[in-house]
Amino acid sequence: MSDDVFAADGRVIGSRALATRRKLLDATAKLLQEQGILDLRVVDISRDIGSSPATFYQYFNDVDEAILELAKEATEDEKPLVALLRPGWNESDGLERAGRFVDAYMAYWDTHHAVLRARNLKAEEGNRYFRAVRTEANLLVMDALQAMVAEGIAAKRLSDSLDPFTTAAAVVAMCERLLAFRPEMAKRGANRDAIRNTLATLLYGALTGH
Amino acid sequence: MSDDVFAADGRVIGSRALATRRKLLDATAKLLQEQGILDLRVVDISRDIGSSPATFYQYFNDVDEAILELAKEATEDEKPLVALLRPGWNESDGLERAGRFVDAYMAYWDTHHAVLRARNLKAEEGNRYFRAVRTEANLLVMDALQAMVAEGIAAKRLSDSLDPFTTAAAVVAMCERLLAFRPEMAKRGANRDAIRNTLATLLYGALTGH
DNA sequence: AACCTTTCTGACTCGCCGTCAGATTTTCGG
DNA sequence: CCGAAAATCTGACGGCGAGTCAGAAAGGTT
Repeated sequence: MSDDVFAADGRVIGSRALATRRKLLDATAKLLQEQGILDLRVVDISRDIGSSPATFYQYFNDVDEAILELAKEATEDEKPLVALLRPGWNESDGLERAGRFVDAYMAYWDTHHAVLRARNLKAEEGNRYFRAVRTEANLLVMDALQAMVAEGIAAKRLSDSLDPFTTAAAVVAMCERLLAFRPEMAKRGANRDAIRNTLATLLYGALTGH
Repeated sequence: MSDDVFAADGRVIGSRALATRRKLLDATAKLLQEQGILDLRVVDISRDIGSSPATFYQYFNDVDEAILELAKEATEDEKPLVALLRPGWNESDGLERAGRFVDAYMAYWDTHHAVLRARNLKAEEGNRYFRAVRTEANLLVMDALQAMVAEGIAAKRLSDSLDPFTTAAAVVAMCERLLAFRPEMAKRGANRDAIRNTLATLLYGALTGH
Protein backbone atom coordinates (compact mmCIF):
# COMPACT_ATOMS: atom_id res chain seq x y z
CA MET A 1 0.00 0.00 0.00
CA SER A 2 1.59 3.30 -1.05
CA ASP A 3 0.55 6.92 -0.81
CA ASP A 4 1.39 7.52 -4.47
CA VAL A 5 -1.11 9.52 -6.41
CA PHE A 6 -1.92 8.44 -9.94
CA ALA A 7 -2.78 10.31 -13.10
CA ALA A 8 -5.83 9.27 -15.10
CA ASP A 9 -3.66 7.00 -17.26
CA GLY A 10 -2.30 5.19 -14.20
CA ARG A 11 1.22 6.51 -13.96
CA VAL A 12 2.62 7.78 -10.67
CA ILE A 13 2.96 11.55 -10.71
CA GLY A 14 5.64 13.85 -9.36
CA SER A 15 5.47 16.93 -7.19
CA ARG A 16 4.72 19.44 -9.95
CA ALA A 17 1.83 17.33 -11.20
CA LEU A 18 0.65 16.77 -7.65
CA ALA A 19 0.46 20.52 -7.15
CA THR A 20 -1.53 20.90 -10.37
CA ARG A 21 -3.88 18.16 -9.27
CA ARG A 22 -4.37 19.86 -5.93
CA LYS A 23 -5.13 23.15 -7.66
CA LEU A 24 -7.74 21.38 -9.79
CA LEU A 25 -9.36 19.85 -6.71
CA ASP A 26 -9.45 23.19 -4.90
CA ALA A 27 -10.91 24.91 -7.94
CA THR A 28 -13.52 22.15 -8.20
CA ALA A 29 -14.52 22.64 -4.57
CA LYS A 30 -14.67 26.38 -5.01
CA LEU A 31 -16.82 26.28 -8.15
CA LEU A 32 -19.01 23.56 -6.66
CA GLN A 33 -19.87 25.92 -3.84
CA GLU A 34 -20.20 29.02 -6.00
CA GLN A 35 -22.23 27.77 -8.92
CA GLY A 36 -23.51 24.31 -8.00
CA ILE A 37 -22.86 20.94 -9.51
CA LEU A 38 -25.02 21.43 -12.59
CA ASP A 39 -23.00 24.30 -14.00
CA LEU A 40 -19.69 22.72 -13.17
CA ARG A 41 -17.96 22.32 -16.52
CA VAL A 42 -14.47 21.02 -17.09
CA VAL A 43 -13.66 24.06 -19.16
CA ASP A 44 -14.45 26.34 -16.18
CA ILE A 45 -12.35 24.38 -13.72
CA SER A 46 -9.41 24.39 -16.11
CA ARG A 47 -9.76 28.09 -16.82
CA ASP A 48 -9.92 28.81 -13.10
CA ILE A 49 -6.37 27.55 -12.63
CA GLY A 50 -5.23 29.13 -15.89
CA SER A 51 -4.96 25.86 -17.75
CA SER A 52 -6.67 23.91 -20.52
CA PRO A 53 -9.33 21.16 -20.36
CA ALA A 54 -6.78 18.61 -21.53
CA THR A 55 -4.82 19.19 -18.32
CA PHE A 56 -7.86 18.29 -16.26
CA TYR A 57 -8.17 15.00 -18.10
CA GLN A 58 -4.58 14.20 -17.22
CA TYR A 59 -5.67 13.71 -13.63
CA PHE A 60 -9.34 12.78 -13.68
CA ASN A 61 -11.43 10.83 -16.13
CA ASP A 62 -14.31 13.25 -15.55
CA VAL A 63 -15.64 15.85 -13.14
CA ASP A 64 -17.27 13.18 -11.00
CA GLU A 65 -13.90 11.67 -10.23
CA ALA A 66 -12.66 14.98 -8.82
CA ILE A 67 -15.78 15.43 -6.70
CA LEU A 68 -15.45 11.84 -5.50
CA GLU A 69 -11.96 12.64 -4.27
CA LEU A 70 -13.31 15.65 -2.36
CA ALA A 71 -16.04 13.46 -0.87
CA LYS A 72 -13.45 10.99 0.37
CA GLU A 73 -11.55 13.81 1.99
CA ALA A 74 -14.74 14.94 3.73
CA THR A 75 -15.34 11.46 5.14
CA GLU A 76 -12.14 11.79 7.16
CA ASP A 77 -13.68 14.64 9.11
CA GLU A 78 -16.72 12.55 9.97
CA LYS A 79 -14.79 9.89 11.85
CA PRO A 80 -14.39 11.86 15.11
CA LEU A 81 -18.18 12.17 15.39
CA VAL A 82 -18.51 8.49 16.24
CA ALA A 83 -16.83 9.05 19.59
CA LEU A 84 -19.89 11.06 20.66
CA LEU A 85 -22.18 8.08 20.07
CA ARG A 86 -21.68 5.71 22.97
CA PRO A 87 -24.32 3.81 24.94
CA GLY A 88 -25.38 5.57 28.12
CA TRP A 89 -27.68 8.28 26.84
CA ASN A 90 -30.35 6.87 29.15
CA GLU A 91 -28.57 8.46 32.10
CA SER A 92 -29.46 11.88 33.41
CA ASP A 93 -27.26 13.84 31.00
CA GLY A 94 -28.55 11.91 27.95
CA LEU A 95 -30.28 14.85 26.32
CA GLU A 96 -27.16 16.97 26.68
CA ARG A 97 -25.07 14.23 25.06
CA ALA A 98 -27.52 14.11 22.17
CA GLY A 99 -27.19 17.89 21.86
CA ARG A 100 -23.42 17.67 21.72
CA PHE A 101 -23.60 15.11 18.93
CA VAL A 102 -26.03 17.29 16.98
CA ASP A 103 -23.74 20.30 17.42
CA ALA A 104 -20.78 18.39 16.06
CA TYR A 105 -22.79 16.99 13.16
CA MET A 106 -24.03 20.47 12.28
CA ALA A 107 -20.51 21.86 12.32
CA TYR A 108 -19.37 19.04 10.06
CA TRP A 109 -22.14 19.79 7.58
CA ASP A 110 -21.46 23.51 7.66
CA THR A 111 -17.86 22.86 6.67
CA HIS A 112 -18.55 20.40 3.86
CA HIS A 113 -22.04 21.41 2.78
CA ALA A 114 -21.42 21.72 -0.97
CA VAL A 115 -19.40 18.53 -1.26
CA LEU A 116 -21.77 16.46 0.87
CA ARG A 117 -24.81 17.56 -1.08
CA ALA A 118 -23.03 16.76 -4.33
CA ARG A 119 -22.05 13.37 -2.95
CA ASN A 120 -25.61 12.56 -1.95
CA LEU A 121 -26.94 13.79 -5.27
CA LYS A 122 -24.62 11.52 -7.21
CA ALA A 123 -25.44 8.64 -4.89
CA GLU A 124 -29.13 9.25 -5.52
CA GLU A 125 -28.47 9.24 -9.24
CA GLY A 126 -27.19 5.71 -8.79
CA ASN A 127 -23.45 6.31 -9.20
CA ARG A 128 -21.87 3.28 -7.53
CA TYR A 129 -18.71 5.03 -6.41
CA PHE A 130 -20.59 7.82 -4.68
CA ARG A 131 -22.93 5.23 -3.20
CA ALA A 132 -19.93 3.45 -1.75
CA VAL A 133 -18.41 6.61 -0.26
CA ARG A 134 -21.72 7.70 1.17
CA THR A 135 -22.46 4.27 2.60
CA GLU A 136 -19.03 4.10 4.16
CA ALA A 137 -19.51 7.49 5.80
CA ASN A 138 -23.00 6.67 7.01
CA LEU A 139 -22.00 3.26 8.34
CA LEU A 140 -19.47 4.93 10.61
CA VAL A 141 -22.34 6.59 12.40
CA MET A 142 -24.91 3.87 11.86
CA ASP A 143 -22.83 1.15 13.47
CA ALA A 144 -22.65 3.20 16.65
CA LEU A 145 -26.37 4.02 16.45
CA GLN A 146 -27.30 0.36 15.93
CA ALA A 147 -25.40 -0.58 19.08
CA MET A 148 -27.32 2.03 21.06
CA VAL A 149 -30.65 0.80 19.71
CA ALA A 150 -29.78 -2.85 20.36
CA GLU A 151 -28.86 -1.97 23.92
CA GLY A 152 -32.12 -0.09 24.37
CA ILE A 153 -34.13 -3.06 23.13
CA ALA A 154 -32.22 -5.48 25.37
CA ALA A 155 -32.95 -3.23 28.36
CA LYS A 156 -36.66 -3.13 27.38
CA ARG A 157 -36.53 0.63 27.08
CA LEU A 158 -37.23 0.38 23.34
CA SER A 159 -39.88 -1.62 21.51
CA ASP A 160 -38.63 -4.89 20.05
CA SER A 161 -40.54 -4.06 16.87
CA LEU A 162 -37.66 -1.72 16.02
CA ASP A 163 -35.07 -3.13 13.62
CA PRO A 164 -31.73 -1.65 14.77
CA PHE A 165 -30.35 -1.19 11.26
CA THR A 166 -33.51 0.43 9.94
CA THR A 167 -33.77 2.65 13.01
CA ALA A 168 -30.19 3.79 12.53
CA ALA A 169 -30.94 4.55 8.87
CA ALA A 170 -33.98 6.57 9.91
CA VAL A 171 -31.97 8.59 12.40
CA VAL A 172 -29.28 9.36 9.85
CA ALA A 173 -32.01 10.31 7.37
CA MET A 174 -33.44 12.86 9.80
CA CYS A 175 -30.05 14.34 10.52
CA GLU A 176 -28.89 14.58 6.93
CA ARG A 177 -32.13 15.95 5.60
CA LEU A 178 -32.59 18.62 8.23
CA LEU A 179 -29.00 19.75 7.84
CA ALA A 180 -28.96 19.63 4.06
CA PHE A 181 -32.20 21.65 4.02
CA ARG A 182 -31.32 24.09 6.75
CA PRO A 183 -31.08 27.13 4.47
CA GLU A 184 -34.49 26.41 2.95
CA MET A 185 -36.11 25.56 6.27
CA ALA A 186 -34.99 28.88 7.67
CA LYS A 187 -37.28 30.55 5.13
CA ARG A 188 -40.20 28.66 6.63
CA GLY A 189 -39.40 29.75 10.15
CA ALA A 190 -37.20 26.99 11.49
CA ASN A 191 -33.98 28.60 12.73
CA ARG A 192 -30.77 26.96 13.78
CA ASP A 193 -31.71 26.50 17.41
CA ALA A 194 -35.13 25.04 16.59
CA ILE A 195 -33.50 22.45 14.34
CA ARG A 196 -30.75 21.75 16.84
CA ASN A 197 -33.10 21.20 19.77
CA THR A 198 -35.71 19.27 17.81
CA LEU A 199 -33.09 16.96 16.40
CA ALA A 200 -31.49 16.39 19.79
CA THR A 201 -34.89 15.62 21.35
CA LEU A 202 -35.89 13.24 18.56
CA LEU A 203 -32.56 11.41 18.69
CA TYR A 204 -32.76 11.15 22.43
CA GLY A 205 -36.30 9.78 22.16
CA ALA A 206 -35.60 7.31 19.38
CA LEU A 207 -32.42 5.97 20.98
CA THR A 208 -33.38 5.83 24.65
CA GLY A 209 -37.16 5.54 24.61
CA HIS A 210 -37.56 8.55 26.92
CA MET B 1 -59.54 28.58 -15.03
CA SER B 2 -59.69 26.24 -18.03
CA ASP B 3 -58.53 22.69 -18.56
CA ASP B 4 -56.92 23.55 -21.88
CA VAL B 5 -53.52 22.08 -22.45
CA PHE B 6 -50.88 24.23 -24.10
CA ALA B 7 -48.04 23.52 -26.47
CA ALA B 8 -44.56 24.83 -25.66
CA ASP B 9 -45.26 27.96 -27.73
CA GLY B 10 -48.41 28.69 -25.72
CA ARG B 11 -51.15 27.83 -28.18
CA VAL B 12 -54.09 25.66 -27.14
CA ILE B 13 -53.82 22.21 -28.69
CA GLY B 14 -56.45 19.90 -30.20
CA SER B 15 -57.26 16.27 -29.59
CA ARG B 16 -54.68 14.79 -31.96
CA ALA B 17 -51.94 16.85 -30.39
CA LEU B 18 -53.22 16.00 -26.93
CA ALA B 19 -52.88 12.31 -27.75
CA THR B 20 -49.32 12.85 -28.96
CA ARG B 21 -48.48 14.74 -25.79
CA ARG B 22 -49.92 11.92 -23.70
CA LYS B 23 -47.84 9.37 -25.61
CA LEU B 24 -44.74 11.45 -24.94
CA LEU B 25 -45.53 11.59 -21.22
CA ASP B 26 -46.11 7.84 -21.03
CA ALA B 27 -42.89 7.15 -22.93
CA THR B 28 -41.04 9.49 -20.57
CA ALA B 29 -42.40 7.63 -17.53
CA LYS B 30 -41.53 4.29 -19.07
CA LEU B 31 -37.95 5.24 -19.96
CA LEU B 32 -37.49 6.98 -16.61
CA GLN B 33 -38.23 3.69 -14.91
CA GLU B 34 -36.26 1.54 -17.33
CA GLN B 35 -33.05 3.48 -17.75
CA GLY B 36 -33.06 6.21 -15.10
CA ILE B 37 -33.08 9.97 -15.40
CA LEU B 38 -29.46 10.32 -16.44
CA ASP B 39 -29.81 8.40 -19.69
CA LEU B 40 -33.12 9.97 -20.56
CA ARG B 41 -32.48 11.74 -23.86
CA VAL B 42 -35.05 13.57 -25.92
CA VAL B 43 -34.04 11.57 -28.97
CA ASP B 44 -34.93 8.31 -27.16
CA ILE B 45 -38.33 9.51 -25.98
CA SER B 46 -39.20 10.70 -29.47
CA ARG B 47 -38.01 7.49 -31.08
CA ASP B 48 -40.04 5.47 -28.58
CA ILE B 49 -43.27 6.89 -29.94
CA GLY B 50 -42.00 6.72 -33.54
CA SER B 51 -41.52 10.45 -33.86
CA SER B 52 -38.74 13.02 -34.13
CA PRO B 53 -37.11 15.20 -31.47
CA ALA B 54 -38.73 18.29 -32.95
CA THR B 55 -42.13 16.85 -32.02
CA PHE B 56 -41.11 16.60 -28.40
CA TYR B 57 -40.17 20.28 -28.38
CA GLN B 58 -43.65 21.13 -29.65
CA TYR B 59 -45.02 20.18 -26.24
CA PHE B 60 -42.23 20.61 -23.72
CA ASN B 61 -39.34 23.04 -23.54
CA ASP B 62 -37.13 20.25 -22.21
CA VAL B 63 -37.19 16.83 -20.59
CA ASP B 64 -37.58 18.35 -17.14
CA GLU B 65 -40.88 19.89 -18.11
CA ALA B 66 -42.28 16.47 -19.01
CA ILE B 67 -41.05 14.94 -15.76
CA LEU B 68 -42.50 17.87 -13.84
CA GLU B 69 -45.89 17.12 -15.37
CA LEU B 70 -45.60 13.49 -14.24
CA ALA B 71 -44.64 14.66 -10.74
CA LYS B 72 -47.74 16.83 -10.57
CA GLU B 73 -49.87 13.87 -11.56
CA ALA B 74 -48.27 11.81 -8.78
CA THR B 75 -49.08 14.47 -6.19
CA GLU B 76 -52.78 13.86 -6.80
CA ASP B 77 -52.38 10.31 -5.48
CA GLU B 78 -50.77 11.59 -2.30
CA LYS B 79 -53.77 13.62 -1.17
CA PRO B 80 -55.82 10.68 0.21
CA LEU B 81 -52.97 9.83 2.60
CA VAL B 82 -53.68 12.90 4.70
CA ALA B 83 -56.97 11.40 5.87
CA LEU B 84 -54.97 8.79 7.78
CA LEU B 85 -53.16 11.47 9.79
CA ARG B 86 -55.60 12.70 12.40
CA PRO B 87 -54.96 13.44 16.07
CA GLY B 88 -55.87 10.56 18.37
CA TRP B 89 -52.94 8.21 17.88
CA ASN B 90 -52.40 8.34 21.63
CA GLU B 91 -55.39 6.05 22.09
CA SER B 92 -55.06 2.29 22.36
CA ASP B 93 -55.08 1.63 18.62
CA GLY B 94 -52.48 4.33 17.90
CA LEU B 95 -49.75 1.96 16.76
CA GLU B 96 -52.16 0.26 14.38
CA ARG B 97 -53.15 3.63 12.93
CA ALA B 98 -49.50 4.47 12.40
CA GLY B 99 -49.09 1.12 10.65
CA ARG B 100 -52.00 1.84 8.33
CA PHE B 101 -50.49 5.17 7.36
CA VAL B 102 -47.12 3.55 6.67
CA ASP B 103 -48.81 0.87 4.53
CA ALA B 104 -50.56 3.51 2.44
CA TYR B 105 -47.40 5.57 2.10
CA MET B 106 -45.43 2.50 1.00
CA ALA B 107 -48.05 1.64 -1.61
CA TYR B 108 -47.93 5.19 -2.92
CA TRP B 109 -44.16 5.04 -3.26
CA ASP B 110 -44.28 1.65 -4.94
CA THR B 111 -46.58 3.05 -7.60
CA HIS B 112 -44.64 6.24 -8.29
CA HIS B 113 -41.13 5.24 -7.32
CA ALA B 114 -39.31 6.38 -10.47
CA VAL B 115 -41.10 9.69 -10.78
CA LEU B 116 -40.82 10.56 -7.08
CA ARG B 117 -37.10 9.86 -7.03
CA ALA B 118 -36.64 11.97 -10.14
CA ARG B 119 -38.68 14.75 -8.55
CA ASN B 120 -36.58 14.69 -5.39
CA LEU B 121 -33.38 14.58 -7.39
CA LYS B 122 -34.31 17.67 -9.38
CA ALA B 123 -35.45 19.40 -6.21
CA GLU B 124 -32.09 18.60 -4.64
CA GLU B 125 -30.35 20.02 -7.67
CA GLY B 126 -32.08 23.28 -6.89
CA ASN B 127 -34.69 23.34 -9.67
CA ARG B 128 -37.34 25.74 -8.37
CA TYR B 129 -40.28 24.13 -10.12
CA PHE B 130 -39.49 20.69 -8.74
CA ARG B 131 -38.88 22.28 -5.35
CA ALA B 132 -42.34 23.78 -5.49
CA VAL B 133 -44.03 20.51 -6.46
CA ARG B 134 -42.16 18.59 -3.82
CA THR B 135 -42.87 21.17 -1.15
CA GLU B 136 -46.55 21.20 -2.06
CA ALA B 137 -46.72 17.41 -1.79
CA ASN B 138 -44.80 17.31 1.48
CA LEU B 139 -46.81 20.13 3.03
CA LEU B 140 -49.97 18.10 2.52
CA VAL B 141 -48.59 15.55 4.94
CA MET B 142 -46.58 17.95 7.08
CA ASP B 143 -49.54 20.14 7.93
CA ALA B 144 -51.34 17.14 9.36
CA LEU B 145 -48.20 16.00 11.19
CA GLN B 146 -47.61 19.45 12.67
CA ALA B 147 -51.13 19.45 14.09
CA MET B 148 -50.50 16.09 15.75
CA VAL B 149 -47.21 17.30 17.23
CA ALA B 150 -48.76 20.55 18.46
CA GLU B 151 -51.53 18.59 20.13
CA GLY B 152 -49.01 16.28 21.77
CA ILE B 153 -47.04 19.21 23.14
CA ALA B 154 -50.21 20.90 24.44
CA ALA B 155 -51.17 17.66 26.22
CA LYS B 156 -47.65 17.46 27.73
CA ARG B 157 -47.10 14.09 26.10
CA LEU B 158 -44.30 15.56 23.95
CA SER B 159 -41.37 17.74 24.99
CA ASP B 160 -41.87 21.45 24.33
CA SER B 161 -38.36 21.58 22.93
CA LEU B 162 -39.79 20.06 19.75
CA ASP B 163 -40.56 22.53 16.98
CA PRO B 164 -43.70 21.18 15.24
CA PHE B 165 -42.59 22.17 11.74
CA THR B 166 -39.10 20.73 12.13
CA THR B 167 -40.46 17.56 13.71
CA ALA B 168 -42.85 17.11 10.79
CA ALA B 169 -39.96 17.62 8.38
CA ALA B 170 -37.94 15.00 10.23
CA VAL B 171 -40.79 12.50 10.08
CA VAL B 172 -41.25 13.02 6.36
CA ALA B 173 -37.49 12.67 5.90
CA MET B 174 -37.53 9.28 7.62
CA CYS B 175 -40.44 8.06 5.55
CA GLU B 176 -39.13 9.26 2.20
CA ARG B 177 -35.62 8.05 2.74
CA LEU B 178 -36.51 4.59 3.96
CA LEU B 179 -38.96 4.13 1.10
CA ALA B 180 -36.72 5.57 -1.58
CA PHE B 181 -33.91 3.31 -0.35
CA ARG B 182 -35.96 0.19 0.22
CA PRO B 183 -34.38 -1.78 -2.65
CA GLU B 184 -30.87 -1.01 -1.42
CA MET B 185 -31.69 -1.59 2.23
CA ALA B 186 -33.04 -5.01 1.38
CA LYS B 187 -29.49 -5.97 0.35
CA ARG B 188 -28.31 -5.12 3.86
CA GLY B 189 -30.95 -7.29 5.50
CA ALA B 190 -33.84 -4.91 6.10
CA ASN B 191 -36.90 -6.43 4.49
CA ARG B 192 -40.27 -4.87 3.85
CA ASP B 193 -41.79 -5.85 7.19
CA ALA B 194 -38.80 -4.64 9.18
CA ILE B 195 -39.02 -1.25 7.51
CA ARG B 196 -42.79 -1.12 7.86
CA ASN B 197 -42.79 -1.93 11.57
CA THR B 198 -39.79 0.21 12.44
CA LEU B 199 -41.27 3.18 10.66
CA ALA B 200 -44.66 2.71 12.32
CA THR B 201 -43.03 2.45 15.75
CA LEU B 202 -40.85 5.51 15.20
CA LEU B 203 -43.76 7.58 13.92
CA TYR B 204 -45.91 6.47 16.81
CA GLY B 205 -43.16 7.39 19.25
CA ALA B 206 -42.32 10.77 17.71
CA LEU B 207 -45.96 11.82 17.40
CA THR B 208 -47.44 10.53 20.63
CA GLY B 209 -44.49 10.34 23.00
CA HIS B 210 -45.18 6.67 23.82
C1' DA C 1 -61.96 19.99 -54.86
C1' DA C 2 -59.85 24.17 -52.95
C1' DC C 3 -58.31 26.35 -49.08
C1' DC C 4 -56.98 27.02 -44.37
C1' DT C 5 -55.40 25.39 -39.85
C1' DT C 6 -53.02 22.17 -37.10
C1' DT C 7 -49.43 19.10 -36.50
C1' DC C 8 -45.08 16.97 -37.66
C1' DT C 9 -40.15 16.54 -39.18
C1' DG C 10 -35.55 16.74 -41.93
C1' DA C 11 -31.76 19.18 -41.63
C1' DC C 12 -29.19 22.46 -39.56
C1' DT C 13 -26.18 25.13 -35.92
C1' DC C 14 -24.22 25.21 -31.43
C1' DG C 15 -21.52 24.07 -27.32
C1' DC C 16 -19.29 20.91 -24.42
C1' DC C 17 -16.87 16.51 -23.92
C1' DG C 18 -12.93 13.80 -24.33
C1' DT C 19 -8.63 12.60 -27.26
C1' DC C 20 -4.08 12.86 -29.17
C1' DA C 21 0.04 14.40 -31.31
C1' DG C 22 3.33 17.31 -30.46
C1' DA C 23 5.20 21.42 -27.79
C1' DT C 24 7.15 22.90 -23.44
C1' DT C 25 9.21 22.38 -19.00
C1' DT C 26 11.76 19.83 -15.61
C1' DT C 27 15.07 16.47 -14.19
C1' DC C 28 19.45 14.42 -14.03
C1' DG C 29 23.92 12.10 -15.37
C1' DG C 30 28.27 13.53 -16.68
C1' DC D 1 26.48 23.93 -17.19
C1' DC D 2 24.95 20.99 -21.15
C1' DG D 3 22.09 17.83 -23.60
C1' DA D 4 19.05 13.99 -23.56
C1' DA D 5 15.21 11.77 -21.52
C1' DA D 6 11.18 11.97 -18.81
C1' DA D 7 7.31 14.43 -17.16
C1' DT D 8 3.85 17.64 -17.96
C1' DC D 9 0.93 20.60 -20.62
C1' DT D 10 -2.07 22.18 -24.51
C1' DG D 11 -4.06 23.49 -29.28
C1' DA D 12 -6.94 21.59 -32.29
C1' DC D 13 -10.10 18.32 -33.66
C1' DG D 14 -14.14 14.71 -34.04
C1' DG D 15 -18.37 13.36 -31.94
C1' DC D 16 -22.80 13.61 -29.85
C1' DG D 17 -27.02 15.36 -28.18
C1' DA D 18 -29.70 19.82 -27.51
C1' DG D 19 -32.65 22.90 -29.48
C1' DT D 20 -34.46 25.65 -33.91
C1' DC D 21 -36.92 26.55 -38.08
C1' DA D 22 -38.77 26.40 -42.64
C1' DG D 23 -41.56 23.83 -44.99
C1' DA D 24 -44.07 19.26 -45.66
C1' DA D 25 -48.02 16.43 -44.36
C1' DA D 26 -52.42 15.65 -42.35
C1' DG D 27 -56.94 16.98 -41.09
C1' DG D 28 -61.03 19.92 -41.32
C1' DT D 29 -64.37 23.04 -43.56
C1' DT D 30 -67.22 24.79 -47.15
